[in-house]
Amino acid sequence: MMSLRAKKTAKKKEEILKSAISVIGEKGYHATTMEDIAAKLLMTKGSVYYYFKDKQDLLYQSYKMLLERSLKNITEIREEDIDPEAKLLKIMSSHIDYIVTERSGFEVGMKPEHFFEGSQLEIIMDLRSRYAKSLDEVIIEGINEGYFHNVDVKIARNIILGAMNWVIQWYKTEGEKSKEELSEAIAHYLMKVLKNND
Amino acid sequence: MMSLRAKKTAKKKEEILKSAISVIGEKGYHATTMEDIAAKLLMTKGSVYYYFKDKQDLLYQSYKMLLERSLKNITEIREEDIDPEAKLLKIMSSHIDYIVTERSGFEVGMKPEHFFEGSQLEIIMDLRSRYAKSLDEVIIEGINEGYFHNVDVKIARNIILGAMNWVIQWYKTEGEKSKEELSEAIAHYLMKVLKNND
Amino acid sequence: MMSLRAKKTAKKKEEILKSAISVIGEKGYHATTMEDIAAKLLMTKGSVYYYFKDKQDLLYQSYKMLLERSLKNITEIREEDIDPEAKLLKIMSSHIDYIVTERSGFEVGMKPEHFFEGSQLEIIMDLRSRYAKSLDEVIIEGINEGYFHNVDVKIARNIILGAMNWVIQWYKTEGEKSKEELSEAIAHYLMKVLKNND
Amino acid sequence: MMSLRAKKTAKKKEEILKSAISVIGEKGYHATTMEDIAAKLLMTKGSVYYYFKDKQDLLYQSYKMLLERSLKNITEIREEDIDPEAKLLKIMSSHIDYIVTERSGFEVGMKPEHFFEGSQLEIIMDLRSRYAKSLDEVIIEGINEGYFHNVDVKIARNIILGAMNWVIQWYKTEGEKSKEELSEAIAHYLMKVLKNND
DNA sequence: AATGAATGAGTGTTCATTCAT
DNA sequence: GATGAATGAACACTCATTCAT
Repeated sequence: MMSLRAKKTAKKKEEILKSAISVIGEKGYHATTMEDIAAKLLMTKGSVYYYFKDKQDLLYQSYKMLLERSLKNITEIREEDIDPEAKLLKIMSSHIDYIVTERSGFEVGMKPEHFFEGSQLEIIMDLRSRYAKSLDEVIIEGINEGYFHNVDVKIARNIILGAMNWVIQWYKTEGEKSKEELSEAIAHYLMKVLKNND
Repeated sequence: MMSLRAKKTAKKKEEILKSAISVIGEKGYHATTMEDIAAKLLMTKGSVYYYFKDKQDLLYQSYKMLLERSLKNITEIREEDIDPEAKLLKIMSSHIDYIVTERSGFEVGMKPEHFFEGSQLEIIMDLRSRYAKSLDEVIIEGINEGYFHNVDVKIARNIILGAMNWVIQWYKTEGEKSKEELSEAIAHYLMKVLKNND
Repeated sequence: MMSLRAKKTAKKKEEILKSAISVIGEKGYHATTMEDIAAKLLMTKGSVYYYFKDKQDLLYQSYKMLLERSLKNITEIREEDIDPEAKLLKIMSSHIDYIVTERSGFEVGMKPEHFFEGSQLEIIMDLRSRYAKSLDEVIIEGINEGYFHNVDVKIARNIILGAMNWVIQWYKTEGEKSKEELSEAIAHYLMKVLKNND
Repeated sequence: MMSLRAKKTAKKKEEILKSAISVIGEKGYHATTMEDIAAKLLMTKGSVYYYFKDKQDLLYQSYKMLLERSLKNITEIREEDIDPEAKLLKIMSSHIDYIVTERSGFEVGMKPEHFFEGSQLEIIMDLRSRYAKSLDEVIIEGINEGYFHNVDVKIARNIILGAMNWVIQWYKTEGEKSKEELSEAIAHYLMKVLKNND
């Protein structure tokens, strides 16, 4: 079991990772300084180095945590006892919700090869494909159970991902629609990609 | 009329802008050095400064050129004597084609406010909204002429844009599908967002 | 009260300011590099930036310190219980002494508007006029108490300042006269400007 | 005799020197760019290099011309058939007049060794001492002919030079006194240094 | 664990200088 | 003679990283 000390350390690490995700998501990796990340937690950058080897390590662990959470989230939804369409709706809602709430647009997501290499890159790519695979499986279940039409799953999935990740670009907090309404509306239209026949 | 010299200068400027678009699109603004941009053209960075005030100016003019080209492209397509659906298909094709060919994913596109301010930001935002408006108008024409269903234009347009801009993320050159096949397939599915009724 | 750490920092800052005054005074602002200033203290320029925002800030604080010291010096002399003529002599002596010892000829002094702006310029100009005013008051006291003739104070003061600041130009360390003899001689002649009638 | 071409060249050279004197006098040597000097004459900096080897050469010839003019001026005044006191007055007037009109404060004058070396430095120093000597001789004549008191000539001369060169620092164009009044007033007080006995 | 201080590699930018036309 | 263009050396400044305390 984890000692009290270890727990405290783990908690601190997580705090830092959250701060990092938020600042890097907002300003971009290169535009974010260690100072920025530390300052947000009222720490000095020296302290951050106690918990993380270097900036790149911080990025890696941040992004990894982000992906793991998404994966956990999608897994939990998939375990729920609802039909594939409802599942997909929930998945999309929470995905959009996260993006809009955190205002986070990870450039890392666009070109992971530019930020990671070796085993780091492998792990990241693995998490991403597991997320993609999960999404795909929900879609396939939907097709098999007659909820969705027989689409090219890869293309459909990427249309859905692209459309969702783009939301940060155009969603305005002061807009006419609430987060929930927006999610619902987007989900509604994206569903069409899957549902109707030609 | 432009003198020979002026023409040469304009040409050089454009070369630099293209180089900048390509490198910045590939590596991101902050990760790109003036050296990178110059080296690609076998120039020294000093020379780049002969044509552009500073790095930010180069980014601004690069992105502006990119947007103006897109705008010109969409305008030309709209003038063609084909139905709205065919227009939209063409627009999507050339958009995806550009992204895939140039492998360009401008982070600038995600958060323009982080890169520009004042009149620069205004001009950029204006170009962007003109592009968006053009897209919207094609969609509206399609609706009015019975090609598309009566959708929320803003949401539909953003789903289309998001899905297209995301392509860079997953398109592999060595993939099974050619650029053309891919464009066509994506366009096909996106069309469903507009065409199918509930 | 100041902590030990804060004291140390303040001390370091002062060291840097002194180094800066000396090098800038010797070589001029533009000809002085941050390296020069740092090297003199066996530091790296990076360290200097830890204490000062930028080169201009360093210049400002240096010059401000210089002026504040002069002001403190003149104020202290004015508080002494000696007659105006003796005061003026002391003021001139220490002024010349400083210039000759530090070999400092601040170009900044010639055209402050070229180096400062806004509130910085205001503060600098304020310190300068307070020094000038102090000098003027000593002269006026001297006039009122019958030591000096009724001269145009502003002109007299500026003749004195000009003559003193010029010393750096012609004083040679190896010269026949010692610093003290020189100060005395100059003071003697400058006094004539104030003392004798036409 | 000079060919027409040579004359034209000489004229252009002089124009450039005047421009250089003016800009360098105003902004300082290091803060002045070749561009600044050329722009003032609607030239390009490339052209300046046709007439002058490099920036340092331009500075040297500029300063030399300045000194030669001063020397010519003082020589002409000395040749006039007026008494030493009148000569000195005229010399001071034209000196102050030049400084105030051109708003020129040559830092070069403060530390010539920082800007010149070798034979250049020698020539500059020679011109300066000839000017100083001329001034001295006027003072000595004045002493011999009973106009001035028996002062330490070197000190007196430097007080006069310092006071005059300082004028640029405090003379305001909008001030109460005209240039002429000012010169006269300063000359009046400086004369006291020479005239009054102890 | 935390931090103030120091460092140095890297990058944007300026500008004197050169040169082909 | 003049100039547009190109160059490279120098310099201000930033920031990830280290380390003594």
